[in-house]
Amino acid sequence: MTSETERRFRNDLLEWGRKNRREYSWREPDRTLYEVFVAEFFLTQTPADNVETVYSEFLGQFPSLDEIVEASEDELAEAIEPLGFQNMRASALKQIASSHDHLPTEPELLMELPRVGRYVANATLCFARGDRLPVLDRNVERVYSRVFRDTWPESEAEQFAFTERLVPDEARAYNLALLDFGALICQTEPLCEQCFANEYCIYFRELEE
DNA sequence: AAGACGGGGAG
DNA sequence: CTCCCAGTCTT
Repeated sequence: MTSETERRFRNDLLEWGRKNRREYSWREPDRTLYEVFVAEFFLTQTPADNVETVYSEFLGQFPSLDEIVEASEDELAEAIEPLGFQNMRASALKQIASSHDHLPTEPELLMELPRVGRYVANATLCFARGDRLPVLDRNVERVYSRVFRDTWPESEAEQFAFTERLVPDEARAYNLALLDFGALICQTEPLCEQCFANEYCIYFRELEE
């Protein structure tokens, strides 16, 4: 069951995203599953601009899992050094490439890989293939907990169910817009005056009381 | 469900 | 230096 407000938010967000989506290398059309995975794997706990500085060069040096198998952990760590967490990430990439010829396309199988949780798995499959999966990080949680303050659940499992229900068929556009909206408008200090949802956002309504 | 982890960044 | 943070891992 989808409420009128949920439907409205979904449409407003998609429209906002068409005009305000941010451009990043990994969002270019025809990126492979591997290329998108690399980006999402690097983007956790790392600012996007930071990832941009190493992304293209990394893909040039390691265009597929095959090249990662051949590389040493030190070589990998050196290539991603500016990102931080380089040893942890190099080790995980090495383990992934050593055990897989290709990345799986089921979220549960992706999540079996080291350092790949629900966020990276769903984001990778949604952004690379358009799979209709919920993408839920702290930014998204902040957005939903404000706009739908009265119905947004406490538990993680219920939050995923809530989010899954809202994701439309245009999952890629929707989830990208959701992340950008959380980063640009619904920030920790939100810019409610310029927010499209300020007519029905519960957080904003309570602010005004 | 709660805390640990590893390490970056702000103050 | 201390505190906070975000996603994953561990219990």
